[in-house]
Amino acid sequence: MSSYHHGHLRSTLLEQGVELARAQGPEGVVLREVARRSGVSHNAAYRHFADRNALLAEIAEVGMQRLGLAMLAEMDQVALEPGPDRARARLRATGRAYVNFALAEPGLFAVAFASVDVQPDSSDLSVATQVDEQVSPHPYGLLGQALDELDAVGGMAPDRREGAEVLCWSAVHGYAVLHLDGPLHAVPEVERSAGLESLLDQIQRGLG
Amino acid sequence: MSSYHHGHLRSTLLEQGVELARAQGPEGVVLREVARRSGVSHNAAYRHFADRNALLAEIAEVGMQRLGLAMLAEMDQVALEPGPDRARARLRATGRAYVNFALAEPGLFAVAFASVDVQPDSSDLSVATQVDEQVSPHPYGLLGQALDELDAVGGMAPDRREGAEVLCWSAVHGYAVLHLDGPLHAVPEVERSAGLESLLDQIQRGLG
DNA sequence: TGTACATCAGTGAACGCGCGTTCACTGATGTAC
DNA sequence: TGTACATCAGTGAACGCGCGTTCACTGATGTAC
Repeated sequence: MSSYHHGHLRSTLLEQGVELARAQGPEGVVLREVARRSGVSHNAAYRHFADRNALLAEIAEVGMQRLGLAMLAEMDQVALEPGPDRARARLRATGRAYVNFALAEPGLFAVAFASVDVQPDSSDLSVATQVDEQVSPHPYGLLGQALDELDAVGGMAPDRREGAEVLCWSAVHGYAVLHLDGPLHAVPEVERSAGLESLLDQIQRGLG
Repeated sequence: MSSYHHGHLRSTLLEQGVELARAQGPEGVVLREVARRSGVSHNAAYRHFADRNALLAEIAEVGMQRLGLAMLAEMDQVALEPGPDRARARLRATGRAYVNFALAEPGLFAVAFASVDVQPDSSDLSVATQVDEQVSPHPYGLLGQALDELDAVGGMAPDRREGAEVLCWSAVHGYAVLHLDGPLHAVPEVERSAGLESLLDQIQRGLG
């Protein structure tokens, strides 16, 4: 056992925290268990995170990053020529990826949106963000980008650009949440995907 | 103290549970506290509810009922002549009331949507539902009704009637949740209401 | 090159917490005769 | 009308749980001289 001076304990703790979040959601992120899985005594974590909330907040950030990456990947899947069709397809891609991510990674998604109320004493956090791999696209930013593209090619009514993020986001977020936790959690996947495409249609008509 | 044979302990417990839910959400519904507030020892509750989850499930039902009543009240506010305008206004009313209820009663809203996973041993539940005041409108039913009206007066594309509930519901639910828990919780009320009306516009365009 | 020492990153024991649930009980109520 | 008794609706004590957090500590590391 090279238990002393682990060397990368911080990142290990974060990793294990992420795994716990993936498997069991916010409740599952138990400080003692994170330490256990990292092969370290339960209070070693306090060397690296102020408290449980601070760890949770960083896990949330990882969740957001992964969500952003999933959206980006789906957007990049679109192979159409530049123009309204392409812009529309890329906007749809953001929404589709969002919902699919939520359903594929319910625990991480829940942590990402569980408002943790971090105190802004977080010089910690900003460091972590820097250290992380190259700038990763925030979901909200990607949505804005997709909407900008659509607007630029005349794919939407120009006076509807403002606030469009929130409208799209609400629809897609609600759809995800209702199927995740909520009353629609038993809807079979086929119907769910079909419903999702209808939802994306509706959003498009709402904008156009 | 006529502590023995309370006579209406069950309904008192439920009431207190609802109050706790309103004030503190699902976490706040602590069996021992419910009993305390009902002036009864903490295990008396087990005479009336199988366990904490069973109580929570009934509180959720009360939450749904109140949500339905709020929607109904807002719908009945619409004083227009029968026709497409009235149907549209009544549909908007369901959405507006939904979001406003969620923000006015966050705790109860959260409990109502926290899937409690009740075992279906619930002869209990069905009784409770009967005992309750006159048949109260379920939110989903009201939404369906509003959509039917709109469809009947030609206010929407007929091939979009199917599945329209889920589309409207998602948008409005997402809007509520993002402002409740989520990243938009700091948005000031004025903006929130304005955004809500935009959202309702968008839904309408999506259907029409 | 060696050494003294500050600092850092771990350890293990302990505390306090309040909960949900179960147990064996007891007092009140209603009913059959 | 009285009485015996089953049933019901409470009581109080106890259990087990695992957590987050704090405390005083110790071994490893790096650096100044």
